[in-house]
Amino acid sequence: MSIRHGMLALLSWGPRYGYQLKQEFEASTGATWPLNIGQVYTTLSRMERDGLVEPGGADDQGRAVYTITEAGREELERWFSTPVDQSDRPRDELVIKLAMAVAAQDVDVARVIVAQRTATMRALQDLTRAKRAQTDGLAQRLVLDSTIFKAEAEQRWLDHCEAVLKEKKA
Amino acid sequence: MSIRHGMLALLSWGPRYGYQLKQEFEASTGATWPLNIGQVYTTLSRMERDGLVEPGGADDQGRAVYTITEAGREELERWFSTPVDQSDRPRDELVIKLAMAVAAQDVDVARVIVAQRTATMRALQDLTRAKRAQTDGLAQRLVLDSTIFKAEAEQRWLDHCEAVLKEKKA
DNA sequence: ACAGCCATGTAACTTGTTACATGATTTT
DNA sequence: AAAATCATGTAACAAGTTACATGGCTGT
Repeated sequence: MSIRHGMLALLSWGPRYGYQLKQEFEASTGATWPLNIGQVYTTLSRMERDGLVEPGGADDQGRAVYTITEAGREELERWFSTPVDQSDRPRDELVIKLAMAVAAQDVDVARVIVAQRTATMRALQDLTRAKRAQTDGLAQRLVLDSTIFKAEAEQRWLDHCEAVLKEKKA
Repeated sequence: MSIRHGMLALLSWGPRYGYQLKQEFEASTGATWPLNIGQVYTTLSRMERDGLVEPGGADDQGRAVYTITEAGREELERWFSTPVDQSDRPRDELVIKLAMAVAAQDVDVARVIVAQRTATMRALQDLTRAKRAQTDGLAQRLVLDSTIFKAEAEQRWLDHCEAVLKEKKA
């Protein structure tokens, strides 16, 4: 429910129209997570259905603006004050893949690890380059840093897996 | 598509029935990602629809087994040999939350960070305890380690955010 | 004229998820 | 006898995602 809440947060500053939400969402998270414009409208409809936002007619240039409701503000406040729990994080595809490769004996685990590490390393290089070229605001910077931290953690974990597997084989 | 492929991997060892897939999936990933039994059957139906598996009648105890098809094996091989790309990772709710909190001026970012750090720290303690008590196999061990690595990275990132924000305010 | 951005929206689809219904077998 | 586990499945829904249709406005 990240997109719902993200859009709700943007709407809490004041009325917004669909296209604007897309732009502001992407501006806040950098180019990291593009947001399909179609999804903005479907999400707005669903939030309206759930009483979190209200259509506020058209602005001076005829654009269809939405306003956050009181229930929407409560939901948003709840979102900000409740930490993300371990249990509601999405399943990690890479981890499942490696677990399955290890469990099955006939899959070449080392090959999977090497392939992934190459890809992650390349991603890390791109990220570092993006980091150097960065001119934008605080939010975008922290989002990019998060991606870097995660990629580094993944590298460390892959190294760890390799070491554990080598040790077990001996 | 982690569950699909995970189940496909299990089916590549030989025919399996639904309940068995649930058990083996949970055994491989430890207690980390429980798999709802209902989902096993819906996923099996969808995989059958997509030609990845075939119903293989009933086994000697009358259980409805499924068999992987040639297309299924190809799909699985592609899964193992293709690294997980940066772009197809799910959006991180915490990162979006913090980005939105930073972008909006009226949200107390520091409070959000502190709340999350407390929760993550507690999770980390539970994980360390689970790690000590661990008796099971290689796959489960690596899955648990991954969770720990990620939680640690999150803590570091939260510290980093706090530092950057403090520095900016000065 | 044409490309590209601004702007709105709908239809159809995907995975993942849960609630429910049903019954057999096993353990306590 | 009761509780737990084994076992299968369906119905309904959620969020996210994409493809498509439509049109105005702007810059080259």
